[in-house]
Amino acid sequence: MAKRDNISMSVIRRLPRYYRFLSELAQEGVMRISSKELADKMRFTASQVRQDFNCFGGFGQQGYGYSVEQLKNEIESILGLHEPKRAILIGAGNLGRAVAAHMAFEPKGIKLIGIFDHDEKLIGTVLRNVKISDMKLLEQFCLKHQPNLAILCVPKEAAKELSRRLYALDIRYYWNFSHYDLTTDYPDVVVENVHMSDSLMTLCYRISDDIEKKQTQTHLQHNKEQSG
Amino acid sequence: MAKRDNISMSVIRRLPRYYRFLSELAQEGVMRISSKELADKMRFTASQVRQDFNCFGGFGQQGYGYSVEQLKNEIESILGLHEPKRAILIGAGNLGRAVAAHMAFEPKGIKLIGIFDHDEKLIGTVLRNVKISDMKLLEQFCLKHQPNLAILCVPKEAAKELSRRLYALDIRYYWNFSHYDLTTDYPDVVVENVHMSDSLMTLCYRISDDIEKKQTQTHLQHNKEQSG
DNA sequence: TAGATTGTTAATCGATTAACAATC
DNA sequence: TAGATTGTTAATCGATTAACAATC
Repeated sequence: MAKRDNISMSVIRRLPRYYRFLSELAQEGVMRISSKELADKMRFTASQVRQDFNCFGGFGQQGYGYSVEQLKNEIESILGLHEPKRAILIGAGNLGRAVAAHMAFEPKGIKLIGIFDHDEKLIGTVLRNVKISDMKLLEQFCLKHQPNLAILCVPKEAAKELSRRLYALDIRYYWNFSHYDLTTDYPDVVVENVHMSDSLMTLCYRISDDIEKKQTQTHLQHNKEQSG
Repeated sequence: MAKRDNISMSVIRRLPRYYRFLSELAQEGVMRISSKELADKMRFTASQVRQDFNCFGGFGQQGYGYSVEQLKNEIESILGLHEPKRAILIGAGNLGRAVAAHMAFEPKGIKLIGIFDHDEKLIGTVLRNVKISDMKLLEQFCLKHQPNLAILCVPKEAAKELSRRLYALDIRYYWNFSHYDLTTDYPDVVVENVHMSDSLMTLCYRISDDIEKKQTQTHLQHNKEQSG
């Protein structure tokens, strides 16, 4: 691991995918892989694979390829999965509960240390070994436990005020499921958005775009038949 | 709405965001907006805003700007949100239940017509007015109701076999929450992935990258102080 | 050594930004 | 008409792909 220094987001967003494929290969007992083989598997080009890995200094060996295990470990380290991180989750509604119950936090070095909601019915119940606390206790808790990452599973309306509070508590990293745009108000925060609704709309586009294309094709076909 | 024809994914992925901001502006009663104003709000450049809209034919008026309401409607139509779509959801675990309960399907023209799981305890229970069915009835149901979109909320191990069944049932559009890569096995499907784990890893990278940078800065500072 | 495959530089492609004439 | 702002072309920037010498 040598160079590094402003790796582009395009590269970074591919890293988890590499990690996923390499973990699987390692599990299957594959020892070595060439950029070509990996690229074919992942639907990248071999050039891109090599270019990507060389952002961090070459891990490969000419004439041989890459050691699956080593490569996997390198990426794990680049992603900082070993770095311990303390997270709190805000909003224990359907989505928040699913995230809390479902996500593999530990393999990423993340410890979920607190969950907050203002719903009386939820406060005091336990989720993944964490007791859900009253939103009112947010400041008190954060001052004591210093989380560095907040997971936002609240409605858009609540997010603005909430982010103000979290920002004041010096939290700068956010995994944001709400539709509120944190970066416009706080330029120095790092936000990773999971806008499920946007993702679904993109799919909607592709469905209806295909439908339209098919209709156009049918029309062309029809015209052809008429003129032919 | 005139030209169109192979709009790049970069543009398409921005459309839901435009839609979100324009809906909000419309709700606030804003009538018109210039590319500059909208760009500032959304942290784009005015050039990009105009360039994006012109992929679909100009909606604006020189010297005036864009009508918020009209622009919103155009994007709604481009995204195909009015196009009726029938969706089934597979996997009613934590994540599946959250997606079923939480997502605004109707405003996107999507009707959730079926939910499937193999867990005896879940089968027969109702989620968002849809009764959860036994996975065994998948073929029977799909032949009858012809869904065109499947939402996959199953573990990776189950996804491979499941996608084979769905593909055989002529389903070509997928909203995929599993870590299984559908496109490698079925090149002609349209998949929109929501890889929450990948997203969280990206955030991990940015956290640990910042930590490292800070350490380097401290070291430099330290060296400077020593030498100075 | 010969063959394979990397690391890296150069070429290409695509996306974003800047500039400005057209026009409301 | 003058001012504003679009639509569109040209320039720039960044990311991907191709090519190949270095080397295991």
